[in-house]
Amino acid sequence: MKQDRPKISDVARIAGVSTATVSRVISNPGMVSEDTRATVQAAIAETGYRLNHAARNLRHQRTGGIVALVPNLSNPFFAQILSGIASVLVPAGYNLLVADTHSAGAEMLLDYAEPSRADGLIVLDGALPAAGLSGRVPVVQACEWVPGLLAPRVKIDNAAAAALAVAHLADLGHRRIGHVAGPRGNVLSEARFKGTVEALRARGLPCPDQADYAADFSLEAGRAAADRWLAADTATRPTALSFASDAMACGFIGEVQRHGLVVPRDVSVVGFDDIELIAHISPPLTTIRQPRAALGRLAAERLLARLRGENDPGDDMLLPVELVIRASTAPLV
Amino acid sequence: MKQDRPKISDVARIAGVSTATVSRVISNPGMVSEDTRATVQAAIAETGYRLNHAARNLRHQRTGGIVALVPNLSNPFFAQILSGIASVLVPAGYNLLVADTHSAGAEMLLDYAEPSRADGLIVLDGALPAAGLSGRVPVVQACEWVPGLLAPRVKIDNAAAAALAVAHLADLGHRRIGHVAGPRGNVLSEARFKGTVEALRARGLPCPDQADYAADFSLEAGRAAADRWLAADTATRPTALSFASDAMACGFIGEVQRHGLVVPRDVSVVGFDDIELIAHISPPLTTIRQPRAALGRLAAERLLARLRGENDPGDDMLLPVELVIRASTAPLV
DNA sequence: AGGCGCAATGTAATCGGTTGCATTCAGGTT
DNA sequence: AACCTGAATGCAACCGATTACATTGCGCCT
Repeated sequence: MKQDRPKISDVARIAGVSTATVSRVISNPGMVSEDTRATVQAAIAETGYRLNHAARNLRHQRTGGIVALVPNLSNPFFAQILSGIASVLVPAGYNLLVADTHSAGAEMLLDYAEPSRADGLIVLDGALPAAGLSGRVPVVQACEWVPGLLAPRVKIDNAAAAALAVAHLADLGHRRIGHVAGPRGNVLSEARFKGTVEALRARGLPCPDQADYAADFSLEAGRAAADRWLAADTATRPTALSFASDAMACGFIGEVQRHGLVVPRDVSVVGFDDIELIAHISPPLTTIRQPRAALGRLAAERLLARLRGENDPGDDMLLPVELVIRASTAPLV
Repeated sequence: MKQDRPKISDVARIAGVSTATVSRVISNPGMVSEDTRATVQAAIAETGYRLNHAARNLRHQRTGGIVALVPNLSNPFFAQILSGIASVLVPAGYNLLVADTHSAGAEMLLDYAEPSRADGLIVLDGALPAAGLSGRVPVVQACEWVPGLLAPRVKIDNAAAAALAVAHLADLGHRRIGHVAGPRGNVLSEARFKGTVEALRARGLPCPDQADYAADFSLEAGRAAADRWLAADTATRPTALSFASDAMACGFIGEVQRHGLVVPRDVSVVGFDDIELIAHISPPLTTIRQPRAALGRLAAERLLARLRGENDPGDDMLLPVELVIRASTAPLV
């Protein structure tokens, strides 16, 4: 039965050498004489030999792969972070695999943290259990973070970023400023809400009650927030809103426009993330830009440093954000 | 040095049994007596033993993982397909890993098609080399397809879908109907363009020259198409356009609105895909909806069937699309 | 001529589970 | 009492590559 996959010993037999030599041709060609190398390579071509990764991994005690755990692949926000990660990992000889934490069970997620599965882990989901993640493969956290997990964090200063949005709206003259937060318990939601509240307090402005506009980052949540806002008393409802995600801001704007209102004339809106799309809708969205590619790149570089055994300071890295002013915000009339 | 990871023989020694018994407790508990099982489980807990996947995979000659190759993770379109795939694969005991074909080299991609890396492959990128993909692990193609690759395809009838868009616009009275295609050479672009042209011909309407509006699926390409359209002669330019992706339609609408024109009053627009966001922008986009989750689910099910060794008819599966009429199209005035 | 060193290659142990086959033993049958 | 059966467990080969160490042989030095 010739249909079995050829193994290294088949190649060795055909080339008339030992398996050790074949192995060296593959992973350390300089150690083999030119003649032998040619013979072996011919034998490899003849048999169509391909290396068995399971066997190599078992022997090497490494996999050459890094797994990224993302909470939700449908959020385009993550895609650019992942591409930043890949831009560092791939040239370094690692391959990047992505797993969606929503679609996998907790048991399976812990399995990704096994050295026999991946050499390292980049965690982009703050809702994972810290217990399962520690003491296994090297881990780096990016954007989100797991409370209690002792691993380097590469992120932005969410509270300060949220304050930036408030400052912008306040500077435009708005005094009733609302905030549509992400899901309760999410580390980003909490930090951004906290930053919003503190910024409002610092300016002596009234603080929104988080419960009024708690949501979940999604388009639909933004639309629902719009309904609540539309139903509220015109004299007391916010004249400006900051959102914890661009998606929610989009959903909100779409809905209020459908009700005949005009943004920013009737309400100013600030988003968060600066996903590509929102520059192209009307009105183009004012938002807080996160340096996504840089977040990914730095997270990957820190992971590589840990894999190389360099001792990492372990501090959080805070990357700067930027307020991008477009056309969804305007002075209070 | 206690810091080594415990192996199965450590557990066996502590439990006072052989490694075979420990192995059976882990993967076939029914075969072991209750007493022994308890003892072994206690030893596992005591040592914190975790099984080495590389070793198991080597012995089993399988990995328990499926890799999905996607051309571009930043396209939210793929996320829901992947979630459909995961919804089938995960309950079946497989884990799903995603690799972005843009960020990996061709060499690396072929490695994913190795049985020692993954048990199966779901290809969502039609631009991969057919040669490297055949004769390795079982493959299923979804949405896009690789010309010449003999593997089951789960997709929509792209030409018919494009014709649906043309029919809608023609029924509204439009006679100069343009099409903004995806990238040249992409299988989807070609099929959708072909369908558009045929539908126009069948109705005796003038055909657009593909070159006029060739693009690449991106927002920015849609914006650029808008500039070309705006610069064209008002008397002869299309009064309606169908796009090969929603993203391009969004980019187009954003740009023409920025120039003071109104959609659909000044130009009707039909998108393609029905990504979630476009229902929330203004105007909500008329589009062709692809059954994304179903595409993913069916692709996964066919792959599972192949893995179980069931002989697959090998035919293409065509899933139905749907024209979703929203507010970006209107009768010709 | 004898000895040394280096380059090229082979030998065999090893990575850590899995599993076919052998063994043991308790309980039941004739 | 001899024998059979089946459940529970152990023994050891095996999956396929890697690599420390041993071996070979050639050229060069003294």
